Amino acid sequence: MVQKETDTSSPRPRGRPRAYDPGQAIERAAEVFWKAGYAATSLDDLVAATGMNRPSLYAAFGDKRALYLKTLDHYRDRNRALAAAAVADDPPLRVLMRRIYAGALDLYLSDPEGRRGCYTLGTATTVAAMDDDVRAFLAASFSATDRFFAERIRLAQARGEIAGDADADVLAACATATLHTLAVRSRAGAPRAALDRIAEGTVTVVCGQPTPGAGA
Amino acid sequence: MVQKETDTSSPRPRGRPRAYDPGQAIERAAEVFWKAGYAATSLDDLVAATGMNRPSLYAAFGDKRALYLKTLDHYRDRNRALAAAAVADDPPLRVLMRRIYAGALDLYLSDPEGRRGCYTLGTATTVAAMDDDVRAFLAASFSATDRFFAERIRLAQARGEIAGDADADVLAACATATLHTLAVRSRAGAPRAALDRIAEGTVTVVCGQPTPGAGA
DNA sequence: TGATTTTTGTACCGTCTCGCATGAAATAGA
DNA sequence: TCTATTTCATGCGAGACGGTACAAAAATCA
Repeated sequence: MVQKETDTSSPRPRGRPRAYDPGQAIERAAEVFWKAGYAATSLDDLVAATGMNRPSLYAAFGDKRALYLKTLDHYRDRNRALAAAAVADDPPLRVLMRRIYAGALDLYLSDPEGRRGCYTLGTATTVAAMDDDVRAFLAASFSATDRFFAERIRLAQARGEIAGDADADVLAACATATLHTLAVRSRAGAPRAALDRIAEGTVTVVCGQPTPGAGA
Repeated sequence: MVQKETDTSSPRPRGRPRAYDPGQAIERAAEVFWKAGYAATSLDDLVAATGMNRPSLYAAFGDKRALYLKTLDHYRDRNRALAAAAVADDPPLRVLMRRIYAGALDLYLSDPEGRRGCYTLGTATTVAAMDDDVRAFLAASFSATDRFFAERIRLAQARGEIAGDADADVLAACATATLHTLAVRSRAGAPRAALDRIAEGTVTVVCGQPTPGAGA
């Protein structure tokens, strides 16, 4: 009764309980891939980062590549959730874009040394040339970002927030391109102020000059 | 007297002549880095690709990292030359941007399987997180591209080619961002037609709608 | 308490990796 | 022809790598 909530999540499996949290292990593993890249990360690095031992890691996630694919899925889901949260209150396009870029930069610079960059672009871009699944993941990720922006831009055009004569797909590609340039520039060590300027510049290009007197 | 031209380039060193061409070796090495990335490329891969043997490779270029840095310099010089050629006849901004993007895509897709991407972004972005020199190289490369575009955009504004009220640095960042998105999208396998559309979209955003009746 | 099941921890195997040691080959000078 | 110099070519040894076998440990069920 005290642990009624565990009934749905864990029906108490028979054997010895695992000493690690799978979700946390994936995040720890991603941390290592994020810094060193996929190829330069050894299994020993992953073992040290997750605190698991080698056979547990293998039993839980498969080999190194399978674990890497899981980390990609993990961050894709995380980004989807962020995007969903950003549109939850149906904000104007200008507000939405600022949220997306600010949220992305928060993540890209969330490092004591502040040059993390985007996990997917920072690691998967290199792997994509030799790995069909990673390449397909990348392509799907880009396409989803394009569609997300295009939908919101079309909505803003229909609402009269922004001019309706521009090609929404072109503007969406610009918005995605800015996300990409922020991703690689942050990994190259660019300071936040410069990246904020780039983001705001794209907001202006897509949405037009903000009306200075307006409140929001 | 017959070989007066060799006096400057090669004073005929004493020993056995080298059996490889250093410039070609660097290009062959870059080819391998391009496909597999820096970390996943072994010395044996480089030996096989260059046709050199291991000690010769060490004597000529140093270790793997030193050779990689040389390939980065090589493609930076190559891109500088391309940019210089693109502005040699002082074209209008719209023509210049189309040349830059088309030339970039020619390179990014110059592969039988057509998903090479940009050499620098495809390999150095991953390495940058752990290697200060590579990170500095990346930052310098981005900055040079920004300055190149900004200068030409300011020139176009001064000439009245494009509207003069927009911030040239913002437009330059958009132009660079498009180069970055083309780089990663081509590596993700995007078809040329889609990439051409993105490039032309940015040209339109920066330069305005082309006058349909005008010739060039 | 004893049997069963799952995970943990250690230790190991074959392979690949880097960097170098050693000697042969090819050229210029004498 | 003989010596000096530079590069080539083969091969080697110490270590890291990815992946796995095996037994002890910790839990549930009976």
